[in-house]
Amino acid sequence: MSADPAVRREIPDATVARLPEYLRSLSRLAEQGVLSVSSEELSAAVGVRSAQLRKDLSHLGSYGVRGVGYEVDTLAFEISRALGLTQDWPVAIVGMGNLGHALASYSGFVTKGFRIVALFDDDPALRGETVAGVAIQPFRELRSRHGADPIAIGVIATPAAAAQTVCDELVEVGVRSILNFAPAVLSVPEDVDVRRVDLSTELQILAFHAQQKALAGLQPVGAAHALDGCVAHAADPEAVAT
Amino acid sequence: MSADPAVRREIPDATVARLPEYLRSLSRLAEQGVLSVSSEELSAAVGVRSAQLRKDLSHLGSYGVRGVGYEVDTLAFEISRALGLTQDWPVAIVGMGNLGHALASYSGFVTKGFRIVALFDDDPALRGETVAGVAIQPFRELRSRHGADPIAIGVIATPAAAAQTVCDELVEVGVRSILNFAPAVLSVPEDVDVRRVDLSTELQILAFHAQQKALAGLQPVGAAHALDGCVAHAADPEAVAT
DNA sequence: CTCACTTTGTGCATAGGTTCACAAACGTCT
DNA sequence: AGACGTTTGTGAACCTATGCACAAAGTGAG
Ligand SMILES: NC(=O)c1ccc[n+]([C@@H]2O[C@H](COP(=O)([O-])OP(=O)(O)OC[C@H]3O[C@@H](n4cnc5c(N)ncnc54)[C@H](O)[C@@H]3O)[C@@H](O)[C@H]2O)c1
Ligand SMILES: NC(=O)c1ccc[n+]([C@@H]2O[C@H](COP(=O)([O-])OP(=O)(O)OC[C@H]3O[C@@H](n4cnc5c(N)ncnc54)[C@H](O)[C@@H]3O)[C@@H](O)[C@H]2O)c1
Repeated sequence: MSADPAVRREIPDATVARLPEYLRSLSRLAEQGVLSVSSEELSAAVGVRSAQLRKDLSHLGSYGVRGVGYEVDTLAFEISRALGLTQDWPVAIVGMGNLGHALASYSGFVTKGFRIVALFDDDPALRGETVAGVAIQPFRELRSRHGADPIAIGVIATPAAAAQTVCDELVEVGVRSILNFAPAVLSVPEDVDVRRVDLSTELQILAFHAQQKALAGLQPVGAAHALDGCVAHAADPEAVAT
Repeated sequence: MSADPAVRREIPDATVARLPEYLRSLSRLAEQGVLSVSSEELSAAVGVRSAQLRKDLSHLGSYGVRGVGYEVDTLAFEISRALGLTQDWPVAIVGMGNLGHALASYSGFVTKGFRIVALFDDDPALRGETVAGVAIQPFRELRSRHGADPIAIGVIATPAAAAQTVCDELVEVGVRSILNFAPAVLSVPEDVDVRRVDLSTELQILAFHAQQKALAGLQPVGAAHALDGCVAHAADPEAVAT
């Protein structure tokens, strides 16, 4: 079984979470006309250790050349392929309030194979409105819309109170991947993948660290450097010369 | 030092990331008039194992009662205190485009001690506009505004090209905590805490898992359980059209 | 061809996180 | 008071992730 040569390697979650970063940096480099990059350079650009980058990439296969580095185009393609970005992902957004509008009009998605195919909102006031070329529909249209152009990823941007209901209906029509912006824990069958983005959580984590720093600063626990010079950029010791 | 009763224990990052979830569930329970909760109940509500919840809480101290559970109010307060939410955190948002507007008008922040004190945008078209009672100012006003009411947390919602510059200026006036929505890696002094939220990354992670599921579904590699009775509703077979 | 130099890919050690399983602590009932 | 069922808090095992260090594999010069 596992002796299959072309076996789907287990790519660790932590690695998967970093691949988009690598891909972004590679795209940037490609735009600049850079043809080849070493793990040292690329890792510096994304802010990780070079060993980590190499280990991450090793999970995809051997696409580097020893003594040389990685060909930018090749590596970008291989990461895209591993992430599944070489195919098309029809996305639907449910809840076209402030956040939904921002998401729908954001062009950053489209560049990576994500295509917004439907926008849903039950507010009659939004009926007929078009955002980025897609009309807003009542949520009950989900079934018919889904039949026409199956939705692969559902984005929930409704208030928390509606999130579980919306989620259930998305799951019912076959959506297996959900990105949830509502501050609610969604209950789904185990074959459905839910990721939650919560800005409030992020702020709270920042607050925690800020408080820790403040407390450390009051104690003479070696906070001598807390007031250091200033804005000297955190040039890592290994910041590579150009 | 370590004999200090109120010693600042090291709270693991993974735990800190979950504390806001616990707090949210506790707040919900408090609203419902629930006075006491067991680790089993609370963990079920947030979707983690009970042992994990207990271990997480043990880092804050012993606030449970054996054989009984946790008093909702007490636990909520202790988590709030650990996260630093018992104090006030002045927040500034830079970049009042689609996303900035959504963030500024979002009421979820305010409830937890976060107070939006300034909104910045260099676009003359936005001059004078007010969102949620706060006027949008040109970014160069940062210094004066900061002096009046020091900013603890800066939120960057500008295009990626402007993110580093904005970040530098925030750091220069003393902001030590930054939440970055722009798809850019920020370089900062090591005493500055940057968290990045990237919707595109989240979608890409979802796409990866969706692809893995699709591939596993095609191979009989022990996918027998994939058809378990979870989803009673036969979804369209994953359309893997090109 | 050989040597010197560069950079990848990876084995291994360390660190961090999760889960299990159970003794200790508590309330309650008799 | 003592026995009993419940739930916490935590040691220990297990799993995952990170960082180090180096052999292997390549390039290019002479
Ligand atoms: N705005 C932000 O910056 C922000 C930040 C963090 C989290 N959030 C969360 O994101 C979600 C959306 O935020 P928002 O600011 O856009 O809220 P909003 O109130 O502006 O928009 C919510 C939209 O959902 C629609 N809706 C409600 N129930 C629906 C249903 N059953 N089916 C379809 N549409 C429905 C409403 O008509 C409304 O247009 C909320 O859960 C909020 O907590 C928002
Ligand atoms: N809208 C989304 O859903 C979304 C999703 C993911 C990421 N993002 C990222 O968030 C950021 C903002 O997104 P958006 O959709 O709001 O973009 P936007 O173009 O609508 O808004 C950007 C705003 O920043 C302002 N700005 C530019 N340079 C500035 C400077 N130096 N100082 C102050 N203000 C400045 C502009 O005037 C504009 O109002 C972008 O980096 C985008 O990639 C947005």
